[in-house]
Amino acid sequence: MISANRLRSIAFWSHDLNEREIEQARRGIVEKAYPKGAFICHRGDNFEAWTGIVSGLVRFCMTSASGKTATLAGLRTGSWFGEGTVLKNELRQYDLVAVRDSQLALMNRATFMWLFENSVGFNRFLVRQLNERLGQFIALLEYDRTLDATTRVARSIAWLFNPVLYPVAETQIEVSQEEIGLLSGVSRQVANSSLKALEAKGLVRLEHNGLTVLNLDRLRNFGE
DNA sequence: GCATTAACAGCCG
DNA sequence: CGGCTGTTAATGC
Repeated sequence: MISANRLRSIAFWSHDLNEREIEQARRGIVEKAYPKGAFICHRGDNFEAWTGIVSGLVRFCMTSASGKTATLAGLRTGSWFGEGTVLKNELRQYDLVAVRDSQLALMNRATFMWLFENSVGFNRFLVRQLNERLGQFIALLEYDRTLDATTRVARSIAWLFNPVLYPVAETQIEVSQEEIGLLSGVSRQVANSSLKALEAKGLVRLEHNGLTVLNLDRLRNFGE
């Protein structure tokens, strides 16, 4: 269980909830720390919590039978995920790995379902989020075949600043070039040269263990 | 050719 | 010192 204030600060969707709904939500959430490299869940797990990232960075990926992993998305502080699995009450279809030390908020399924049945504000949030994710995965379809490394890096960064998924007017993120590589599906060296190419075009500013987005629109549409 | 791994020096916190 | 960055060399698809 967490306090109402804590809920407000870690879950932007709670701003659309009424008093009674906030009370239910905060009682159904616990926080848990995951060290760098830890699996939050594996494909096939019955991990039934709806999950929010309080701090850290999580990679959402799939591992093929041959052992190769494909990153589907990077999830940063402020994102909530797993609603598809919780709604359908099924096993996880993917792996979740903490890219670095991360603090997560776990909402139990009963609480999630109560909000789903009772809260208009919560449902509005869910529809918006599902719709945005759908766009994200449709965009992934062209990814592997048609996009060069720099374009993939550009779009991976753009997703980390998606205004619907992360409704905070923030332009800076603490992330190493190695982590960008993991999220983009390229090596650290390629991530490095791609990032420098994006910096030369004035789309981002590189910092030590971090970067600032200077032009989100051009990043999102990079390569078109 | 392009991307990846390996390796290393330099830099930053 | 430990982790991150910028580069180069060797290797693989």
